[in-house]
Amino acid sequence: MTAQLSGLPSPVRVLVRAFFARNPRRVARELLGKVLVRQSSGRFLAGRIVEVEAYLGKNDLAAHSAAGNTARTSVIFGPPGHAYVYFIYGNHYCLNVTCEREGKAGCVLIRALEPLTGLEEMALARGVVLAGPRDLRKLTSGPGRLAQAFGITRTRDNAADLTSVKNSLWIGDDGFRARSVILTPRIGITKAADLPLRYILENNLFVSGPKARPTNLRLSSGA
DNA sequence: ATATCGATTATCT
DNA sequence: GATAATCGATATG
Repeated sequence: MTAQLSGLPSPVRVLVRAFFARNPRRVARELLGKVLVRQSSGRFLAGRIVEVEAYLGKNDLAAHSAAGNTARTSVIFGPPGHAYVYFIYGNHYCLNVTCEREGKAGCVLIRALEPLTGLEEMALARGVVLAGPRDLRKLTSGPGRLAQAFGITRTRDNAADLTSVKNSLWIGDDGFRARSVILTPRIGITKAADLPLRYILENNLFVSGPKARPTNLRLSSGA
């Protein structure tokens, strides 16, 4: 299943469930460069994934699934390729994609996008005025920001299947291939804060945070 | 430029 | 009652 999105040079092919049915590190690495699509009322929003974090099912105290299978976290234990959306700090929603086979926890937090299509609508949803090129970073550079730009909420999107183009929110491949990937510790956590599980596209302007954070390892291939 | 802090609520102890 | 996978505003160098 592919879609031709206005404003994009190449057709976008939705990812299949098997893509997500792997460990979170590998899914995280391979999600870099993929395209998040919101299709609502005939309009498209699209953004390229440039920053993600892996949250492991076991031995990861920073993962919500560390608390076990609860009402909140049950989606993480469900089938792969679904959205786990949570509300944080009384203000923001964050989007994760579930990984691993059903019954096994693991997910990837989408932290930043490079906006591709529907920038005006994103700006409207974010309440930002696009006056210059620097303002584009205010759209989707950060997990809370991209959720707001794409209208992602818990009631609307939690547990949604991201492998179906009929589902309004999905993830696809437009042929883009990540050139250089960098691995760093995760952001904004206190537990297991030392693990290098944050993946970013090197030199991408839309990675979250002020300018450049310290980076460790350069990944040539694999996860 | 970086640092600190308040907002605001679901979830868990 | 405390904490949190964040953001934006404000303060300070």
